[in-house]
Amino acid sequence: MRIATWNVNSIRSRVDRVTAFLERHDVDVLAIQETKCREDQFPALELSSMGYEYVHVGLNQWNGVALLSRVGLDDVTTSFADQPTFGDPPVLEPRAVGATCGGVRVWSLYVPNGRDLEHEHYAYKLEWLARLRADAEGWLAADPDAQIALTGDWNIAPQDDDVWDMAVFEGKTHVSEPERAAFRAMVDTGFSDVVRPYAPGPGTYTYWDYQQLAFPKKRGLRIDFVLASPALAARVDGAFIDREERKGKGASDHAPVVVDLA
DNA sequence: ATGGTGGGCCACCCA
Repeated sequence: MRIATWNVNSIRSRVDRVTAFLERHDVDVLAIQETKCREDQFPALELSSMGYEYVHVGLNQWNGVALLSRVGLDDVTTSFADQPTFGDPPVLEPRAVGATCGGVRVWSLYVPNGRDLEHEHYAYKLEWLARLRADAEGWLAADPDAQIALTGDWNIAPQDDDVWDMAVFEGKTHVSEPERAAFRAMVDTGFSDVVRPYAPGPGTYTYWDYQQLAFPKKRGLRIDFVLASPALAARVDGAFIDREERKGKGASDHAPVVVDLA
């Protein structure tokens, strides 16, 4: 079974790339982030005609997450417990969707960006990660053998090697100690990064800014991850970042991350 | 190629 995660930066503008990616890599389950559309705007026909079931949560042009699966899509959850809200009035943003696909509990997660260290969005990000971790700890406590994949755009570069130049990120989000501590806490809870062993750094990234020719200049960040519970991690027998997908006209600024299960 | 972001959508926000 093959699972992938991809921040597509608008599913409507990227649907042809998504269908081509699914075919090219024979993907069974795809977690999508930043669909940037309402549920009624989701390109359902293109994807379902390929044999994928789907669930999408989207309120407007912001955020939006989805799961596509051709190995079943059961027990759908469109948020996690105590998922924080943002804004005034408070909105439960569409940033998390979970479903059981072929015996694996897969989550598509779009962690808040944080914007700046002083911004309320940054406090929101840390709270969001803390509540996710607490909920995920409960899932493992309830069933230590559960196969759980926490996939998505984490908007955290856990290690210095995960950014092209640490000096550029001094005082910025994505590399701050509280964010890295939140990521480590997920790992300490039992969810390990199953891609890094197959795609080691330095210089291995999943995101490159559209600006300043960042991609050809190899100026990227590793911020998209698949974190697996112990039982799932034991099944992983391969993983890669599809850097080719960042090339050419009409690319997302993120590359897909793919994990193979025995 | 001597440039230099792109997606939402229509006045800017977000990444």
